[in-house]
Amino acid sequence: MSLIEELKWRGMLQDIMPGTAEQLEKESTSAYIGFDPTAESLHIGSLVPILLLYHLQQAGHKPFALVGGATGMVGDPSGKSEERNLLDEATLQKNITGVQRQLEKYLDFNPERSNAAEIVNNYDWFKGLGFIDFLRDVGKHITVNYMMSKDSVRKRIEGETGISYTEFAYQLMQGYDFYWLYTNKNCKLQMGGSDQWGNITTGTELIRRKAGGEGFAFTCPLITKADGGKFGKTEKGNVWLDPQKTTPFQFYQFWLNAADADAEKWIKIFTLLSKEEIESLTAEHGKDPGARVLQRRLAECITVFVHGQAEFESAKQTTEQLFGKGEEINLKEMTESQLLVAMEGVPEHAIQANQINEGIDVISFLSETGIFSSKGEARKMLLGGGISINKEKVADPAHMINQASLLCEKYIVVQKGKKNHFLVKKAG
RNA sequence: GGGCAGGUUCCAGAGCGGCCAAAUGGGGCGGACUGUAAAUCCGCUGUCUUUCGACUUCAGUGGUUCGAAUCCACUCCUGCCCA
Repeated sequence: MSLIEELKWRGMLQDIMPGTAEQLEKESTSAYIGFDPTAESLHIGSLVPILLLYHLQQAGHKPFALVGGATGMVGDPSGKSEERNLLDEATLQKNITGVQRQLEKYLDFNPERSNAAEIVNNYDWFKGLGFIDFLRDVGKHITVNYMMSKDSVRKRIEGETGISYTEFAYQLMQGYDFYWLYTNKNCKLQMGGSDQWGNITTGTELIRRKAGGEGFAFTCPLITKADGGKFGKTEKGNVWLDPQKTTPFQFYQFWLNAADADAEKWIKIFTLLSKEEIESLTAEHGKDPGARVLQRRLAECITVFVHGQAEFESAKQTTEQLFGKGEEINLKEMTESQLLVAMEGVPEHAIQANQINEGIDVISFLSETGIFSSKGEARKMLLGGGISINKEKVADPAHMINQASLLCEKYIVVQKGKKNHFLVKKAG
């Protein structure tokens, strides 16, 4: 299977510019994807472009990861229905370093390799480019008519919020990136999410008009969820790649909770498993969906890819402890080290020792530990039947927490809803 | 710069002097059912609080009124049309 055929099979190909497949067949090609430094860490949405670069490198091509130090200062209107606030420079700088550090984990940068990955920051070529030069050298080649016909722009013009000149000009910057990489790094291909198509074609257009060359491109579909929700969001917000922001356990849980319809699509996109293996897993899953073989395998592969084997093992173990059948787990009989291993990755909270010694009602306990921000909220949840202490449901607001509630004399496992666990530790 | 239409709680969108913490829908959260799924059903959804109640919200400021999201004035912001 050629790279393009494989990507097509995996459902990672949306639009492709004519000649792209041929170019990739013909020679080792340099290609890039841009990453916006909108946050300090990448989240799982960025895994798709990362995997595209990964596949590309595997196929013998040279991947460039572009960090948008300059474009991040402007803001991409694609897929956004409203004008956004500009990031301040300190935040941006922090984000750039954060994103860069993560990208380095997933691609092979070994300089021995002829197709070693490279990271570039478009701030490097924009910082020296003056406004007048930009208008004369870049703007002159593209008509406003052309820019206005882009989906991202048209939607905003037809919509209610309008678009600022700043965001309107964004596509020229991204177009210039491609042009710059084309002339300076011999980079002939740009990839991205399908929402980037408009920006990408501005780039190939610039290359054609300004350098008389030919740029290629393809995009991958945006990841969707069967129920129409936003991909990569949980009740706690984004699922990040940074283990500090989303623990490997929570990360593993996210994938394990994939809906059947999604798991089937996602396993092709997010894992490197072969076609045969995926087909057999899918068949197996079809026979007994309840066993969730797809979800398990998906969660395993992706957690190993992002966090490594060891983190995956402990996430899996925690999962078994927290979601296993009640009779099989007896929290009370666990030793401290067993308990800590079982709770790896579960958020921890603290409670003052004297409050436990004197005894405290559940409601106060839940708000004191910070699991809930107020007593009212804790009460509401408790009365709704959403609270368990040490795996036992508590519905009585007068229930007392005291010495007898402690596991190994210092821990309490609190469960909020079905899936949110907290480990409360007695301080001191 | 001129004309017009607007700015309501997470979103969309009602309300147009007291019965408004504000309809309805969506989303979110919780529960039941299940497979830690989907579909369905039930509850919650401004903040704090033991039901009571208290406090802060309807772009901003000031006013009219016993009483304003609702009326008036000015300001700011957005969209459309004209220049």
